[in-house]
Amino acid sequence: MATDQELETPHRRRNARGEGARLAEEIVEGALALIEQTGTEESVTLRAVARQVGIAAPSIYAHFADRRAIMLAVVGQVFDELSRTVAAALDQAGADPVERLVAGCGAYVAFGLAHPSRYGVLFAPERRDDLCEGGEGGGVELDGRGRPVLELGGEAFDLLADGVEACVAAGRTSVDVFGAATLLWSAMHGTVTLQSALPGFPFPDQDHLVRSMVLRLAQLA
Amino acid sequence: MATDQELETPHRRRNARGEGARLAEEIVEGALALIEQTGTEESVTLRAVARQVGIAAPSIYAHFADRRAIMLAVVGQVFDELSRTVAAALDQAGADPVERLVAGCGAYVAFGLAHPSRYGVLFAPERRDDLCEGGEGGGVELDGRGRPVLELGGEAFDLLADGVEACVAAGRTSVDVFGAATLLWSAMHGTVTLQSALPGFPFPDQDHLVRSMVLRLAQLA
DNA sequence: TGTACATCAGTGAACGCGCGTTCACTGATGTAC
DNA sequence: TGTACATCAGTGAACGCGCGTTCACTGATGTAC
Repeated sequence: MATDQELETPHRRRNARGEGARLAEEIVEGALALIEQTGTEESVTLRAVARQVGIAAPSIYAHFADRRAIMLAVVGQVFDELSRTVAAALDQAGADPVERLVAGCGAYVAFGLAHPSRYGVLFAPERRDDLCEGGEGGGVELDGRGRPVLELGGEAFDLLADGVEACVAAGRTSVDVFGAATLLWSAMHGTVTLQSALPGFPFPDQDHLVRSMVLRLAQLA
Repeated sequence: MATDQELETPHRRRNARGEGARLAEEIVEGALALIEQTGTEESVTLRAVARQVGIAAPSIYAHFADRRAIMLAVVGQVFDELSRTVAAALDQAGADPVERLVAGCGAYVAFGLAHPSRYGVLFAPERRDDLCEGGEGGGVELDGRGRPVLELGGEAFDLLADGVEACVAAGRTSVDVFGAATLLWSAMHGTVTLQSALPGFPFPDQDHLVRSMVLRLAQLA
């Protein structure tokens, strides 16, 4: 009689020789699937991921040291998806810097609202020391343009700050670039997380809301 | 030989006859202490709370049906602390409606930044269906003044909307009250949670940041 | 005033479960001779 | 071309742990007679 039963495994084909690294991707995909299903990263246990992927739990150790390492890979992938989504919206947008900023911010918020579980994982309390290295002591370093160097999510913040900078360069506002970018990021982040937390609350139309937010905070009247 | 060892219990005095309900408060305090210590509500297990309080785990059942019931009590208490803090700041503030709004918003953000773990618990994904009852189907009901009825946190939102309304009544802005209150709430929420998630990030001075946010979003130039 | 009894405020042992992690292993596939 | 062998990609059983929950219980304290 087995005490540890792992019955539900759906018998997957093993990877061909030399293709073992494929399993690392499958593990990250499995973790993301669990997060989507349950809405929280607590559900990402080694055993649950193994069940999801269709492997035995110890097989994970060949690719990830522990649960934390899986989550770091997941977070890296979701930040990539986010910044690619914003970049794609900028590709679609025209030349007007204000409209480009509105479009980029709209894409950010839309991504967060469309994928609240994925977005939530980016800024969960577990990520406290993973996003920027400063922590308790001195803050984070700055790059050449005076922007903080983020461990994760830096591309997205750069897109945002570039968007504000373009508005300043075009003479459409005279705000401090870093300050306005920070205000905007906070407001977008709050929009996504508050709306996700209050699914029944009658929030105003999202496009209108984001536009107001951007125009007012970046003083683009 | 005991297999289940619960050695670390610090031998608390039992409550006097008729004072049994005191334990309910101690359980909520214990849960809050665990949240402060660990930064996350995952640590609030029945056994951990029991250890913290100095009782046997089954003693909790006399007061709470399960872990969820404890967390609901915790969240209710933290929302009370939050709205009392904001109300106290308004008591201190003068008569000018714009300065009152800035002061109230400042107190909200300051509370969140001073107690990130307590604040975090209010809007955690686990609260999804506890804050307002709408959920999937139709939204939440509205009260007499056209404001949504929140299950929890309603006092705080009312203070905010009242603050915006006072500015409108004084002719200092002509924004839509509900829309501006929602924008402000999102921005304050994002400020708290983003700063908590990025402890090393060089955020601008908090008072200046909140003032800019309020003046710009409520169009109080 | 004494005593039997009900009630209150909890306790202690035990259960079955899912978890992370370890260990020795298996079976397919490419490679050297 | 055949075969021994190394390597790769995993497996299966077992461990000890903390968890939620149940059950029968204990010991102090107030109350009825």
